[in-house]
Amino acid sequence: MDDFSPIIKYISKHILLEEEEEARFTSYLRIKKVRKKQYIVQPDFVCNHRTYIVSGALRAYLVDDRGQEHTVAFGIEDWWIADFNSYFFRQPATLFVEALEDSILIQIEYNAEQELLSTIPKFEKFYRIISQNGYAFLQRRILSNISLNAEQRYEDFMQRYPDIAARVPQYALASYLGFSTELLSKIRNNRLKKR
Amino acid sequence: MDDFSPIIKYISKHILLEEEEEARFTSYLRIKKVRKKQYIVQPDFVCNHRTYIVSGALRAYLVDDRGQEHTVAFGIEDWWIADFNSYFFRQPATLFVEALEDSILIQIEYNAEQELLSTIPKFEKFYRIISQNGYAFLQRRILSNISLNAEQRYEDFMQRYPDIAARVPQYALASYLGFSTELLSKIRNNRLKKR
DNA sequence: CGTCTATTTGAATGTACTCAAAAGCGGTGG
DNA sequence: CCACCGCTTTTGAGTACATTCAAATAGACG
Repeated sequence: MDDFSPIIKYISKHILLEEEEEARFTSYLRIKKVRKKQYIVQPDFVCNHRTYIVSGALRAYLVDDRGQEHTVAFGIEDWWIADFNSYFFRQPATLFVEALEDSILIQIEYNAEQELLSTIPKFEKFYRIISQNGYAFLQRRILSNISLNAEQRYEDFMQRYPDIAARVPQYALASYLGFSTELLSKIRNNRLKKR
Repeated sequence: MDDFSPIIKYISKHILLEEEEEARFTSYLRIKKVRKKQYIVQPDFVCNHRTYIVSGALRAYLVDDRGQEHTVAFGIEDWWIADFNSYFFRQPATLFVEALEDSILIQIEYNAEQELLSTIPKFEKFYRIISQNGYAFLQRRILSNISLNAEQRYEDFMQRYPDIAARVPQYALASYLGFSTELLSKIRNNRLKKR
């Protein structure tokens, strides 16, 4: 059973769809279920889908030349995930996007999205809004990156996204915040104050 | 003389405007000239304009509780600048936006932009595209922030934006890259290799 | 030319990383 | 259901990277 209601509900927060538009929209979508540790995006392949998360959790990360992982984004219920540099510009991906839990996803393909945009211009507005929100979100993250030290970034994240922090492995969170997993462990155990 | 041709040219890279639309669009705009060191956005006031840079250079920065400056963004010819968290969400600004050179700007007010979007829906597409591009840009910046050390971030920036690096004060660049101005000075003079 | 601001330089300090080893935990198969 | 294996987290010691502070030098602007 294809249940598109979560994404419809999400979209109606931003634009109002006629029934017919809704039907056309969902015709472009496909449901995808993935299991923990599965990848939906891999380096060198163009990222051809924008992915909405119905349930579960994923992360997007880069592996650098030293083999270090750097988490670019997390995604949980009601978030979108992709290698957007690859998706928007039709370039080979540089990121992995991996399921951290068994997840239910709804995907739209790049070409379908283009068609959607030209047939139902309302979606221009929808994507404008979520892109702007995403932009503002990333700007806040950059600010935290450049203005706070490791412990403050951790505190800040815990405060804003306790739900995410509780669900993702510690090494993934550390690599998102931009420091080593050992340091995160030390921060968590306060082995800092007592010299 | 109000010369809107730069912004029109910029916009036509993304959407095609009828003459009438163009006229209506420019009726929403206003030209603003600022001198070096002038501010166009200040903390605690809502940032009411989206600013296109015809010529000159600006930067957006935060001053933290210790009095340290952290540059969030630079803007030069053909870029946009604002405190977007303030602009989009109608909250008091947290950033300063300051002219680094005498500059010519074209501004649109928030309400005018909303009206523009409803009267000429094409602009939804325009803002969608530039927001997506901005999103992808910030994602690359975050990656560089979390995966590179100070020297590498500097090299990376020099490579991508030599024009900006050449025009902005060193302390501003350092605070953009997320380290101290002293360190940037040392990196520039390679007082690193030779112990 | 003089003043104010920005950059450079060096020494001391602190923050975070690396490496290695131990402990904890979860999933899987016997 | 328990035992084992592999992966994640913890801990500590040593090191590297970056900051802070202070002082000197260089540059910009009126």
